[in-house]
Amino acid sequence: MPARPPERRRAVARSTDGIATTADRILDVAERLVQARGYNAFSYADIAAALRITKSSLHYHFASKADLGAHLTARYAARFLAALDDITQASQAAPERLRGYVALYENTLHEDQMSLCGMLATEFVTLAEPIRAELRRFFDCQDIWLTAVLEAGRSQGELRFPGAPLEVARMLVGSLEGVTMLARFRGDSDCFDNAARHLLDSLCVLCARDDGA
Amino acid sequence: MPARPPERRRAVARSTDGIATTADRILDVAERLVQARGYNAFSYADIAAALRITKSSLHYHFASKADLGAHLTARYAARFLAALDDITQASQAAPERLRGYVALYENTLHEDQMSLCGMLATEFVTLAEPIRAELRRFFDCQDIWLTAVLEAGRSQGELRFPGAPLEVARMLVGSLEGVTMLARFRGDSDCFDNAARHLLDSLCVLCARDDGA
DNA sequence: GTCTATAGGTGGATAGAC
DNA sequence: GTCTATCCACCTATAGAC
Repeated sequence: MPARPPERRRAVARSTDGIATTADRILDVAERLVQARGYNAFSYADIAAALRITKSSLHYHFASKADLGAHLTARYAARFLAALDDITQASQAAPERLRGYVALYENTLHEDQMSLCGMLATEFVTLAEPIRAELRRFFDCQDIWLTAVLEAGRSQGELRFPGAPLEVARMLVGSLEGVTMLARFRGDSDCFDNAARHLLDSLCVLCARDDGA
Repeated sequence: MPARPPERRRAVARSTDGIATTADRILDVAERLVQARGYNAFSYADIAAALRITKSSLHYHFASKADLGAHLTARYAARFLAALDDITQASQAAPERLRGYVALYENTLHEDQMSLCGMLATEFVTLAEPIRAELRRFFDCQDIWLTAVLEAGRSQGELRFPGAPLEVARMLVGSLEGVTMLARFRGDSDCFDNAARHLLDSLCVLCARDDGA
């Protein structure tokens, strides 16, 4: 595999390095390509070139591009859910858990990449059904996890917001996806940080909510 | 052109119907295709089929796909900016202007479509430079208009938020793009309405900001 | 302005040898 | 598991007739 940076610690890391199977290495490359260019803008040829094998060999591991896409999404979702578990373990307070959640998005902002599932959701209309199904599961899980955090936080008095926790959860997911996408577009990760801070501050009881002006 | 619905009144309408040039009709079709499937997932063949002319004829009007994309983006941006002007004329109060702004996004949510520039920003890495340039101009204008509205609203005491207006403006743009995208993915425009309401309520002084539960 | 015809390239995918 | 060779559909784009 062409020299990859020393794999800086990521909250949502890729396959455990060192003893990765070929299938995993294929998914690693595909993941980067999809996060940068989108599912419709990468090809088997791109992966083959990166791994220095032939396109035919790829078909041995993943019969079709849709098959590859579905596995890719499932692996990403599993990793993401594991990271959510880590957050749940690591912190009790809702505001801290939300900050951990935001950090997962921030970590995708490297080298022209954006969130995998945000990218795929944008291309949703063009995707094969197996990929769509994995995507739905991913976002359903986000809803569930965030809703629980928001609900607990509000009843603990740590968070303050009107309306149903599910609505706020979906607002957060959508907002973070969009803000990540635009921060990449602008090439300015500060603008992600600022936006995320504003979003969280509007929910947290103890955070600064006074006017600047 | 294949029978299109009676062109319901849109805040950001397409070319004035009835006496549309061929170039405009091409852009109309391309616009719908890009908003539904993305720039990388539509072809000259799609447009040709929809307009029942040949692919070659398209090249007479737009030499290349990148050329078409740039014109498309510029036309969309011009229309969007005109709509912003309308909002400025129609309402003085910042909260109402913001609601008008949100409505522009909501209006794109028809038939599997999302915001044109949101879609293109997602595909940014793969776009030709002329299209990129138009995109940057579009989002720069959003920043300017929103920043002015936010700044005025805060100094009038209608809005309350901490930090720089530009930061909040960018948070709003990103959030609305993302929320639009996910509402389309979920096929549920209510989830756009709810999210947008939460976003605006967190800025407005007079809006409900008390806890439910 | 629109057409036919065609070029040159790339897409995903398969058969079959090693 | 990986290769070579090949298929066919589709892509953007051009030349030149009408």
